[in-house]
Parts: sequence; structure tokens; C-alpha cells
Amino acid sequence: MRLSRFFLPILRETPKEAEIVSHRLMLRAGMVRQESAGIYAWLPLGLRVLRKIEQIVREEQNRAGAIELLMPVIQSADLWRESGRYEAYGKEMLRISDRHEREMLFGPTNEEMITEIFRGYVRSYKDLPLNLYHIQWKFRDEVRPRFGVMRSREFLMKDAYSFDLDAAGARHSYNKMFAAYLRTFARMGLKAIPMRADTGPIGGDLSHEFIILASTGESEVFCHSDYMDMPTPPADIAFDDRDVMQGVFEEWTKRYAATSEMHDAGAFDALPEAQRVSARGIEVGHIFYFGTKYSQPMRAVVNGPDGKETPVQMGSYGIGPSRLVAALIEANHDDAGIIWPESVAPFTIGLANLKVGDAATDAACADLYAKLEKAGIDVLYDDRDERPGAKFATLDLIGVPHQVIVGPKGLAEGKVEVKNRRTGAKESLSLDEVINRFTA
RNA sequence: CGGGGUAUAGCGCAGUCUGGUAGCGCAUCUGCUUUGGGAGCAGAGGGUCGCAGGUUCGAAUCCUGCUGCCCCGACCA
Repeated sequence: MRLSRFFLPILRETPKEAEIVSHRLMLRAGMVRQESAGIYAWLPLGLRVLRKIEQIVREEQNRAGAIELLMPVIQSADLWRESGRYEAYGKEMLRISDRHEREMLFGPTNEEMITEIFRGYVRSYKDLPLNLYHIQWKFRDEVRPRFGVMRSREFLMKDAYSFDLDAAGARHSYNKMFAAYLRTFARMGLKAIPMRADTGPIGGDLSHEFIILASTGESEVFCHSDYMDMPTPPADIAFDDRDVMQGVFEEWTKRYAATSEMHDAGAFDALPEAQRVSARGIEVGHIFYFGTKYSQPMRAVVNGPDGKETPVQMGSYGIGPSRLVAALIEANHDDAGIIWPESVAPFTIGLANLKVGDAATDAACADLYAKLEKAGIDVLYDDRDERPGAKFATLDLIGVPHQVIVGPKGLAEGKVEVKNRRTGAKESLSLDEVINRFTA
């Protein structure tokens, strides 16, 4: 992408409403624009990151055997009356009516709808287990949205729903999502710690929140220091093996880890001081096992091997990709701006032409740009007629992992500079070496 | 939902107390000079002063009502 042709409305000053660093940087880097309280437009740079995150989430859901579909954002009130949640959900649910005065709502979550879909087609235990997910916009009319997309009213959520014949099967489904979540966050370069959690309005009796540690986190968390450095399940782990999955679950839950709501000060204080981690955290995922809470009232039943109708055992599993964008920035930034992990970066390479109009510099940049793009690398080519300082500041701000800096000074020696955004390390390479570095 | 703020150009702000028809910095546009860490000079454009009433010869400024947004608390992917 040529920057001169891109839409990147960077702000030099910080809008005053932005309190936390991720919100400030997202506004300054031209990633989002607030349209109403807690409602944001995603600008091209922000959307690129959101899509990368979404894709990682999708790949790991698929790997764990979940199947993608897409449900609507607008739902019928009647569906929610079946589960009893239409009244129970309260003011957080945005209720609307259509031209025929039918009561509708903007979906805050989809347990009811997925249960309705399931019961419409599935009759036999032989079709189980089943895990269906979608990545769709949700709306929760928060009393007080804040921190940009971290706590917004409209937000993107991946929500998966598992269906099993019995509790043991449901447990396995839960464990698969548990392992998939560990992999998902690790691929984004985040250390997410599963913590026993309150189930809230979703209901049920088994639940874990996945928390990443960040000083600006909204919850207070306590955990064992071992969590700072634990191996993530490999891509080829046996998701279908119940014992293997149970092993992953046990390994990751046997040490102390809890949010303040579930905190047991006695148990935590019993740990040696060096192993106690007390910090603030951001919830980036939440998984629930709630049995027949919805299948019972909504009559989602299958015929078991014994020929009897049995309500299915269900669980639901959420990740907030839009919140993750902010969480990633909280975990990856410095004074100059964002530092994207490569897996979610909007562009992999930022190519800075320090002297637009200089024949040699232009030619070198055009050559590098063409070859890198041809190799399938996302390159943001800063071909604007700006001074070098402005280009460095822009690339630092938007956090592109690798900067390739081309100027007359270096080219005189046949060299360009390659700078690592995270480490700040600079190397002087020839054009060919640059190509080899990124395409090898 | 309780409490506290705030609303003036794209962004950040002054002007409001004491009424006289809107200004500064950055950004934008033009020209010249510059070009390895957010350049300099000269010029230019851009605002129904949140909205609606009212007071007044005259309202960004005073009065009334409304709305948006932000912050603090109780709730949450």
C-alpha cells in the first residue's frame, strides 16, 4: 500500500477524552473514530488489525473443531422470552421495535438463537458433539462505556456454542475451547492466564476468564508466578483425545489464579512470596459450561442411544476481537507509539522513502516495494513528500514491526537501513539483502 | 442510575466574569527555500460559537429549557 493513496488520518495531538494509552494511540494512529458514546467506526488501519485478530481466532476455532456460521445482529424478543432472559437481561439490552410494532432487540449474545437453530435440525445424539461459532457485532448498552474500544457498547465478539449428549462430552468440549484459547492468545504474543470466574448472567457452574496482565486492566487479579512462563499446547495437539485435553486443562488450572471476585486471600497468601503475582488484568476471553440452562426451557433435545429424548449439554465461549486490539496496544507500546506483534500487525514492513523526487531513492524504493509485495508481504510504502522526521514519527506511531529506511546517504554506499520497531536495532543492508531477509 | 464537568475551525485551546458581531497554536492550501528524527519564511482558506427559546438597539458572552460528550462511583465480552 502506498501511503499517499491510503487513508491514514493521523493526529499529532491527543483528543482530550482519551484516558488510557491504547485509546490515545488508536485515535492518534487513525485506527478508530468515535461516532457516539461507546460506538466506533473502524478506519482502515484499525480494521486491518481487527481482521488479523479475527483470522487467528478463526483458525484456532477451526483447529479445535468448531464450525463457523453467521447469525444476525437483530433478534426477536420472543426468542428471549423462551429462555426467560428477555426480562432478566435488563437495560443493557437495546430493545427496538420494527414498523409492525414487533419487539426486536440488538443481540448482546446468542445463546437463545443458536439453541433455536440447533433444535430446528438436530434430533440424534449421532450428530453430536457439535460446536458452532460466529464472529459478529454485539451491542450491550453499558451504563458507562469508556476506554475506547476496551469497553464499548458495540463490539465484535467471537462466540462459540457447544452441544453434547452428556456432561463428560460437554467437559471435553469445554477443554477443547480452553486449549484453543491458550493457543489463540499465544499466537498474538499475549500471556493469557485462565482464572476461575463468576458466571454472571450467562449462568452455569464452570467458567474461566482469560486475563492478560496490564496496569490499565479493569480487574484486580492474583496468580502464581509459574503462569508467566508456561508452554502453550502445540498446533498438532490431540484435540479429540479426552485425556490429553483434560491434561491441558489440569496443567493450566492447578496453580492459584483468580480475579478479585473469586479471590481466596488465605490460599494466595499461603504461596511463597516470590511466587505471588498481584496485578491488574484485562479480560480477553470467557468460557462457560452451563449444562441444560437453555436446552431445557427451549426444548433442545436429542434422542440418545436408549431412544429417550435428552436435553443437550451446552457451553459458550467468547473472545472479544475488538477489545483485543486495545489490549494488544496496552501490552505493546512505548513513548513513540504502538509496537505490533508481527502476527497482528496491519503491515509487516514500513518502507520510508526519505527523499521523494530523488531519482536514485525513488528507484530503489520502487524496486523494493514491488519485490516485497510480490513476495506477499504487507508493505506500507511512505511515498509522501514529507521530511524524514515526519516519516519516522508516523512509522513509529502506527507500530509497523520492521522499518526499511531508504535515503540518499545510505544509497551512496548501496545500503538501506532496516530497523526493528520493538528492539530499535538497526542494520545496514544492501537491497538484495533486504529482499532475502524478508522473503527467505 | 447518582455525583461532577464540559460544548467556540479537523485537533488542542483563549475569549464568557465586565454584552459591541470571533482569535491563537497545530493541521490544511499556494509559493519559495529546505530534506537521516514531527523544517523556515510569506500568503490564503476554513467557524449558523451544541440546539431551541428569551432579555437587549446589539448575545459566544446574560436568563430558561433541551441535547451531546467526558470524568468519579455501583454493573460488565
